[in-house]
Amino acid sequence: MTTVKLPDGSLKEFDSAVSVKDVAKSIGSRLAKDALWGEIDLQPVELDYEIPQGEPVNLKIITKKDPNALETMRHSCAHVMARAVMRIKPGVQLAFGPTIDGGFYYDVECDEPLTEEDFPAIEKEMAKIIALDEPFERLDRPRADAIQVCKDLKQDFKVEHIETGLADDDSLSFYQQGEFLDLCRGPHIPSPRRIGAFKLLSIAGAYWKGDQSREQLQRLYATAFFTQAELDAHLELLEEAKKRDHRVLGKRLGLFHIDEMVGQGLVLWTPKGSFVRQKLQDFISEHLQRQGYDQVFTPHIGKLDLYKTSGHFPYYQDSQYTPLVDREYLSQLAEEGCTCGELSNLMNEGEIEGYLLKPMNCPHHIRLFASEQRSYRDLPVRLSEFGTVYRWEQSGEIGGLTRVRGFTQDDAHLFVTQEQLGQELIGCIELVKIIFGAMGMEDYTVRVGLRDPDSSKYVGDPANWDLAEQACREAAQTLGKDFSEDPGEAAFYGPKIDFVVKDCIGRKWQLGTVQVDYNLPERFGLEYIGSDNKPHRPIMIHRAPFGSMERFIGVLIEHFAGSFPLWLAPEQGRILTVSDKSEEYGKRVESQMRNAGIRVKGDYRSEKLGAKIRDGQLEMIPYMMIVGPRDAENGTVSIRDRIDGDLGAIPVEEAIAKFQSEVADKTVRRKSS
RNA sequence: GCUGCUGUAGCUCAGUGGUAGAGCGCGUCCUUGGUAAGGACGAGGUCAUGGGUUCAAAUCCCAUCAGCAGCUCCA
Repeated sequence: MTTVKLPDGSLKEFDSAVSVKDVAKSIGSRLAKDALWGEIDLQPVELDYEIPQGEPVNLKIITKKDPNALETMRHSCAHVMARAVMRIKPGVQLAFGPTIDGGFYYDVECDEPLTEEDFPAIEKEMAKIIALDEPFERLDRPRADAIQVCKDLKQDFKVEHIETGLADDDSLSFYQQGEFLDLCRGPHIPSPRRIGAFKLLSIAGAYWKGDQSREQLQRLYATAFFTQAELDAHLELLEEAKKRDHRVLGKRLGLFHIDEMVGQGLVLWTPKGSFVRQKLQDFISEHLQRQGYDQVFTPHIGKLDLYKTSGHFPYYQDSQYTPLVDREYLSQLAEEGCTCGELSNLMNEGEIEGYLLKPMNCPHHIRLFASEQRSYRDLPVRLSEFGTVYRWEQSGEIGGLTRVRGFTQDDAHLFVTQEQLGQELIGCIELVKIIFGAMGMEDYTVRVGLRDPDSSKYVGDPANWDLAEQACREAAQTLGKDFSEDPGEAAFYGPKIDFVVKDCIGRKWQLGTVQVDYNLPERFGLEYIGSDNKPHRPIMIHRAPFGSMERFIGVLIEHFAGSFPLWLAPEQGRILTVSDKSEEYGKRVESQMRNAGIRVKGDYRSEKLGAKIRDGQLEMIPYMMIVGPRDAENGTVSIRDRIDGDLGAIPVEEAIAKFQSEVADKTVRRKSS
C-alpha cells in the first residue's frame, strides 16, 4: 500500500507500488504529460521513481508552471557548466553560481582567463556531461568536515565562505555529480536530462563578494530552458530588446550625439532631440506654473566657498570635475613655491580658492532664498530651474543618455515650514504622476527611503524625521500604487521618495526623486520670520520629477521604441508625392499644414512611393500624407498611419483637425498587438 | 575605477603580415511609378591615436583615447 499526501493536503492511496508518474496519471492525463519530476519530502526524484510503501509521503509533482522549476533546473545547469569549465581549465577556483532573472551565472577564477572563444568547448563539454546522465547526489557534512572537504578540493573561496558567510551553520550540504563536488544548498533536478536547451551568453568581471577591494573573478553568464523553442524565443526577445536600445535608436533617428572630441558623457542634442527635450520642458513648465513655482536661472559655476558651506567640497570631490582655480591665486601659490603635489593636497583638504562646475543646483537656489528677508507669509517658496550640473562619474559607468557627466535636472527647491511639508510633498508627487500618466508609463516602482534606526549619521531632530518620514509615506500613498519602504536608504539629510524604471535590457534607473532636507538650511543658516516675530528654520524639499532630461529621454525613447506620440514627435507628418507631377500640390499642402502649426516635411524625391513609405516608416513618422493626381483634384491627402497603415483619402482640413486634436489630447498610441 | 571584448567609408560590417572591400546611405543621370526597397554610373577611407617589432603592419606587441558587457560607485 502506497499513500501520498499532495500539496493541497489531500491523501491518495494505491494498492500496489506506484511511481511518481503513476500518481500524476491518476490525477490527470494533462498533469502526467506536463510533469517534469517529483519532489518527495522536498527531495527531487525522477518520474519513474518508485514511491516507498507504508507511511504516507509528501509528494509534489513539478511542472514547468512551478515557479521554482526553471530556477532549479538552471541551477543544476550552472553546476554542469562549472564542471565543464573545470574539465577544460584545470585549477579553477569556484565562487558563487546562483540563478538570476533570465538565466544563471557562475563566478570562477582561472589561471589563464576564459574568453568567449572558450564557449563552444565549454558548451560541448556540458553536452557530454548531460549525456552521461549522472544524478546530483546530496551529501551532508558537519561543519569541520565541510571545511576539510573544501580544503581537499583546493576551493579557497568555498572555505572562506563556510568560515565567514555560513558561520552559523553546523551542517553543510554538498552536491556531487561524477567527479564534481560542490558546496551547495540545492535543490537540484533529479537528472541532468531535465536540462533542455542551454547557451553561454557572456563573460565579465565581478568582485568576490561584491567587494571592490577583493579578488576580481570571471563571471560566466548563461541561460537554460526546458525546450530549444523556449531558448530561441528568449534569445529573440533579447535581440528585439537591443533594437529598442536608446543608443541605437538615438543614432538611427538622429536624436542626440556624443562626441569623442567633446568628451565622455557629454551629450550634444541634435535639432530633433532638442525639440523633444524642449517639448517636455514646456509640458512640465505649464504644470509648475499651476502649482505656483517660480522659474529662476543660475550660472553653471560657483565659488568653492559656496560648496565648502554646503559641505560638498572637498567631501565629494572624487565625483566632481576638478575645480577651476583662480589664475591670480595660482600664480601666488607658484611664487610661494607650491608644487603640483602640494596643490593636490590643498585640494584634498579643500584649502583652495577657485570655482567649481556646479554638481547640483541647490546651493545657488539657497543663496537666492537667502537674498531676501522671508516671512512665513512668503512660504512656501518654490524655485525651479532646468539646471545643468556636472559630475565626474567613473568612466566605466558612463553610457548613452542614462549615465552622463553633464545633465540637466528639472530641478526645484521648496522652502517650507514643518506644517507645509506634507502638502508640498503631495504636490511634488502629483507632478510625477502627471508625467508618468502623460507618457503612459505604468511600469515603474516607488521607493520610500527611510533612515536606518541603528545609525547616527543623520542630521536633524529625530522627532522631525518621524514627521517627515510619515509625510513621505502619505505622499507616496497618493499615487495609488504599491511602494517599498527601505530603511537605511534615506540620505543623511532627510528621507526621500524615488521613482525607478527599467531600461530595455533590464537595468534599473532612478528617474524622479523627492527629498526632504534638514541639513542645508542648517548649514546656510536659512531663516524666515514666523508669526511669532521670531526667526525659524525652513525645511527644504529637493525634487526633480523627470530626474534628468537626459536620462528621462533615454528611457522615454525605449519606452516608445522611438515612436513618440504626436505631440512629442519632431516630425509629425510627411508629405509623400506619388510622382513629380504632384510636387506643386504637395508643397501647397505642406505649407497649409505648417501654417496650421503642424510639423511637416515633404519627400519630393523621384523615388517610388513604396520606397518613400518605407523610409518614413523606418524614421517612425507618425503620419504620412500621400498626394497624387487624385488628391490634387479632390483637395485631399491619402493618410497613412505608422501603426494602422492606409487610412484612405480625407480633405486636408480634416487631416489638420485630426492632428490638432491628437496633439491637444497628448494621445499615446501603441501597437495593439 | 576594475576585468574582458571591440574600434576599418556617413551607418552596419567583411578583410589575420604583401599596400582596402560589401551592403545601405550620399551625388548625378535614367525612370513618373497610389501604400515597406526601380535602374545605371560615380564620389567617399591618415584602417581610433601614439610608439614598437618587421624588408613589409589594418593585421603582431605596448600605451593612450573611445565604445560595449558585467562588477563597483552614484551627494
